[in-house]
Order: sequence, then structure tokens, then C-alpha cells
Amino acid sequence: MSDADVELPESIELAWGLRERPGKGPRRSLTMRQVVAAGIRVAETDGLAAVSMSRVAGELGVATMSLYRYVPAKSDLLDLMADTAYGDPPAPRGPHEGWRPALARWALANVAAIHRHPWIRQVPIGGPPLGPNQVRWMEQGLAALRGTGLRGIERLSTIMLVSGYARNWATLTVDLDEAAAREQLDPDDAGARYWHQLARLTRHGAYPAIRELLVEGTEGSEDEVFDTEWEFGLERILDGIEVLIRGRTAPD
Amino acid sequence: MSDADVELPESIELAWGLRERPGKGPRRSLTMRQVVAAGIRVAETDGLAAVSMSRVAGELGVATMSLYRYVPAKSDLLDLMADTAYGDPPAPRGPHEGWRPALARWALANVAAIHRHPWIRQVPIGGPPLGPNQVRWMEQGLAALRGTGLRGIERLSTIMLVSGYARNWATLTVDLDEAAAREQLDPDDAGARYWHQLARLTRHGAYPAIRELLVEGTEGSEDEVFDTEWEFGLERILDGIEVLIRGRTAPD
DNA sequence: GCGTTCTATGTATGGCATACGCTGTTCTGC
DNA sequence: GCAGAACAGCGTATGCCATACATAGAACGC
Repeated sequence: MSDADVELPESIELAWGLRERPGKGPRRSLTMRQVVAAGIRVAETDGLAAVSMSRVAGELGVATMSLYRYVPAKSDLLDLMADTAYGDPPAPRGPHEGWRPALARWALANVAAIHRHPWIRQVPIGGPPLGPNQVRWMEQGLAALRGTGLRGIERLSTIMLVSGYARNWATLTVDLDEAAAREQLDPDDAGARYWHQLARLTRHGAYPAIRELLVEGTEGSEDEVFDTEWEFGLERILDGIEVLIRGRTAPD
Repeated sequence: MSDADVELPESIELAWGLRERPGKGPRRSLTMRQVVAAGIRVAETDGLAAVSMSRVAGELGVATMSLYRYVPAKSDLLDLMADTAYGDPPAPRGPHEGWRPALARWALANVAAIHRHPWIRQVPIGGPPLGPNQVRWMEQGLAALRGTGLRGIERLSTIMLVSGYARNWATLTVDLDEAAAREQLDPDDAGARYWHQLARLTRHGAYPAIRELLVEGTEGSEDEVFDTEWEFGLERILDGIEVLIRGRTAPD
């Protein structure tokens, strides 16, 4: 089966620049990149909820329906925005860099991308990665695991595990920060309030494990806790991968 | 600081039944539970996108605006729906059950809940868990880790790591299945098509790690691959936790 | 029996994505 | 140099949506 006749979704062809310009009609007054950039500008300023076709069109000084000459539907615009916002993947694994630091760098870059463009987390995932930047991130993630003895599908599962963790963690922290900001609260105070709320709700009833946790306390500022929690989860995952790799390298 | 005067969000008080009935005016014709149940019915039948206030009201034979006597806003309705749909947490860790099988059961129950009510994954997370079922799930997750030597915050981070993985994985599989169904494709074919699409896009350009993966192939039916991938990620995480616990139990 | 307080609901506001069709521009083929 | 096809931009219309606000009437305390 030849690869040439594999059909690609319209928005993917758009993103990779595989659509030839028609040539016939009047000159286009915009480019797809401009439309995507305008969408990003709106999301950056007022959040993803503010990204409506009419708002983006307004940003470009153009009628709402004109955008549909550049993008098949709003969901495609969002996909293109997300792919663009992820930007370049981190530097590839260096010649003397182990898989573990390389993968840790890749994971942190995932978090940084979402923290840089918090609206990304709200873009609905529309299938496996096919956008140009998504594919380049995938390439760098897989590259970090070359020569580890992991099978292909295991390398794939590994980077999905790591990027999923990064996405979850970034989403969680951004959600909490935004919720605190919405109530004009310090993130630290919001965290403390949560523990008080949980304590009140579990005062009556059988929640021994939660009460044990509350008694023990969760000292430290939110910032410290957040960094520590990120490291904690990442180290657990990397340790787990290392167990497998060691088992592979030194055959039983 | 006393717990008694901690303010709780209105929807949380609603969910825990902490709101006293007013008593004065006309009898209410519905209960909050009925409203939530109607919302779930709609989501179950036609997906979360079909859950509009008017649709839910119609389901109950009531005017749209009547719902706002039972629920402060749509987002609260969605939160309540999700908490209800999660239902009972899995059985608590048995007296002779190790932390690892208990946590694995808990993780799988998370996946099962989302597979049972796929729309749950689309309900925006509105902060840390405070709903009655969410708190009970939290309790069981933490309980699985009692006596492991992990610190309180570590137990918390651990269950967040595991539930995050479960949620990611369940979301991914449901998304892929729904995308395939939308195009009336067999999930296996949709998977195969993805690899062909990726192969075509990476034909030109520097994607050595991806091409290595493609050459090696990803044999096996989607079902097999999915189950294997779930196990793979979970075992990595549990292995990583085990490394830490062993280090704690046997002091250096 | 009366005032208060609550329920249910009708209406209105200000959004939203996008289907469709019209007008006028630009290029191709002759 | 010109006819006609193909296309860009956009006005209009449809059918949604959440929810603010005001009103009418029901149930209760007194």
C-alpha cells in the first residue's frame, strides 16, 4: 500500500501547506497564518472562551464569514492554534545525554508550553497528533528513548505516559491559579481554604485516610508544593521506566 | 481556626445536602437529584454537547428557567452530574491486600467510570475535589497507601498521579473510538490509517525516531494494543512508586 | 385572612456557528 | 482582447445557547 494516496484531513493539509493555491479567482486578502495568529492573540488576551469567529474576524478587520475561506470550521482553527502555540520542541537529546535527563527536559518543555499559553489545555483533543509541531514534538520524545532497548510500541507508550502527566499537571496548576485569581485570592490562601473545606466536609463520616492526611498537614507554600509535586510524579514515572530498561539491558 | 465557619461553594452545599429547605413558599415540584438525573440522561443519550438547560428542562416537562431554582448555573449542574456519575468508589483495600493491587484496582475503577459515562471526560474540572463521591474516591485511594511509609503529601501526589493517568488513558481511548465511529470506521482501521497518515507526513524531512517506530510496526488489534498500553503505563507508575516505598521501608 | 416569601415561568438580551447565495474580481483558454 | 469559469468577500438568515429580570400565583406563619 503506497503512502501517496492516504487521505489527510483538510485542516492537516492546510497546516502542512500541502494545499496548492487555486490561482483562478481574486487575490486573497489574508493568509491562514494570519487567521491563526489572530485567534491566538484573542486567546492570549481574553481566554479561549473569547475566541469566536466574529471576534477573530473583527481582529482582522474582516467579515465573520470570510474566515471560512481559510479554515473549514472553528474546531480546525483551534487545532491549528494549538499546534502553532506549542512551537518548537526542546533541543534534541545530546550525544552524551542519557535518556532520563532528555526525557525530563522534554516533559518540562511540555509543561512550559502550556504555562506559556494556558488556553491550550482547553482545546479539545481531536485525535492522534498530526499537526506539524505535534509531530516534531513526538519525534523528539521518541528520540530521547533511542537505544534503550525498549520496543517501538513501548517507546510510544512511554512518551504518551510522560506527556499525559505533563499535560495533567500543567492543567491542574493553571486551573487552580485561575480559580484563585477569579476570586481575587492568593493561590496560597486558596490552597489553605481547600484543606479547611475538606476538613469540614469530612468531619462527620468515615474518612480515616483523609483525616490522617489532614492531621499530618501539608506545610509549605503553594509554589514549593507545586514544584515538589511535579518532581515527585515525574521521578516516579522515570523510576518506573528505568526499572524496565534495566531489566531489558541486563537480560535475565 | 474552627472548621465550622469555612464557606463552601453553593453547589457543594447542594451536593452534600447541607441546604435547609426554606419552608415558606409553594411546594417545589422537583428535587435537585431529579434535575441532575435528567441531565445525565441527556448526556448518556446524546452526549454532553446536547446538555442544554432547555433540553434538560424539556426532559422534565418544565420551563427552562425553572432549573435555576435548583442549580445556580449550568457549570454547577455539570459538576453535580459528574460527581453522581462517578458513583461508588471501588471496594476498600482488604485486610490482606497489598497497596499495589489495591491501587491498581482503584486505577481501573477510574477508567471504568469514564468508560461507563464517556461524557464525564468533557466536564471541565472546576477545582480540587469536593463533591461527595469525589471525596469518597479520594478516601479509598489514600487508604490504599496507608502503612507504606509515604508522607501525607506523597500519598496525595501518588493518587493524583494514578488518577490522572487513568483519566488520560480513558479519555484517549474514548476519543479515538468516537472519532472512528463518527466516520463509520472500524477502530482497527482508524488506527491503521493513522500510521499511514503519519508515514506520509514524515516521508520527507528529519524524523528518524518516528520512521524507526513505523518500520518496527505496531502489530496487534487495537483492543490488544489498548489493553497492553494501559497495563504498560500503569506498571511503570506502580514500579516507580514501589522503588520509593522500598527505599523508605528499608532505610539507607 | 393577610402579608411574606418562595416557585414557576414568560420574555428579552446578547451572544454563538455556520448554511446559503449574491456580487464583483481575477485568471485561463481562446 | 475577450468570454466565461472559478473564486473571494460578505450580508443575511436560521436556529441554537445561557441567563437577567419581572410577574403571577401558591403556601405558609401569624
